[in-house]
Amino acid sequence: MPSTSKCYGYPVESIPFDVMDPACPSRVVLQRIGDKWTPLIVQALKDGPLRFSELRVAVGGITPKVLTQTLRALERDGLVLRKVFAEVPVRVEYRLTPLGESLLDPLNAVREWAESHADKILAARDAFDAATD
Amino acid sequence: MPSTSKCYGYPVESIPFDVMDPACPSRVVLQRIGDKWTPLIVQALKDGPLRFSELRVAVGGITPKVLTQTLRALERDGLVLRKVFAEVPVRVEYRLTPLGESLLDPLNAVREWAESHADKILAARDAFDAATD
DNA sequence: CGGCATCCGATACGATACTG
DNA sequence: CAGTATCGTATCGGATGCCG
Repeated sequence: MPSTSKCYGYPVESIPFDVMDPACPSRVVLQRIGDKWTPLIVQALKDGPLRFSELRVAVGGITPKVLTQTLRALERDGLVLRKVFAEVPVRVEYRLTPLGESLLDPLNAVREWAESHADKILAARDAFDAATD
Repeated sequence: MPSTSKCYGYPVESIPFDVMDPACPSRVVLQRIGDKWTPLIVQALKDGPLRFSELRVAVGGITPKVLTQTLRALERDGLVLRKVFAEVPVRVEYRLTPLGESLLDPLNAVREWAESHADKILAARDAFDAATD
């Protein structure tokens, strides 16, 4: 616990993590949930467990390799639970853990912002590009 | 406006953008605000304009090159306004646009989640790694 | 002070093919 | 069905040095 980091300098009552601190673990957390596929996968699981192939369809455009990679990472971080059913053929279900469900609201806020402001961003981009040719 | 994309198939009243659609522009928006530095820069500007060197300090660990890159991208997308003062030495201020300010709340939700759940994620990670050695 | 130019390494992501 | 293996690319980000 280096005293150089704000993340470890606060009493337990206050928030001990600070994303503005380069050494703070909350930064890596922020980048995990901010990667290309994590938000989409988590939100695809919001209504209950899905199978691997169902996830592939729900999250448009993802390849099996990347889906596996991201699911493994989410499992490792305790956001997703992987359950294998010994049937023939084998069935595998992915569901959100309570921790993963707690991420749903923040993610929804960002997703809704993205969907409702995408047009303005696109317009700003066009205007900027037109002004800098 | 290709009819193959859900993003353009809805009437104006409903949300025309869907992040689950691979062809939807809201995806690129989601990835911009989810990159490594954008959330930190936007939140660093929440209390008012900052100069380039002030931003460098506020956002710990960022290099000048990447700070410039990210600020240009934010400016292009209409989230940040860049203002140059013709003084000696020159002063440059960056401030959030109204569009950028509207991003503050969603981003705060995610940041707070990251800061308040980072310990659980770290613990889950350790447990997972210990179980898979 | 506020950048830009250049080089470079890591890695995230994708395409394709194959397997228990 | 639910992945794995292999390969290739592209983008991101870091280090360093220079400039108006």
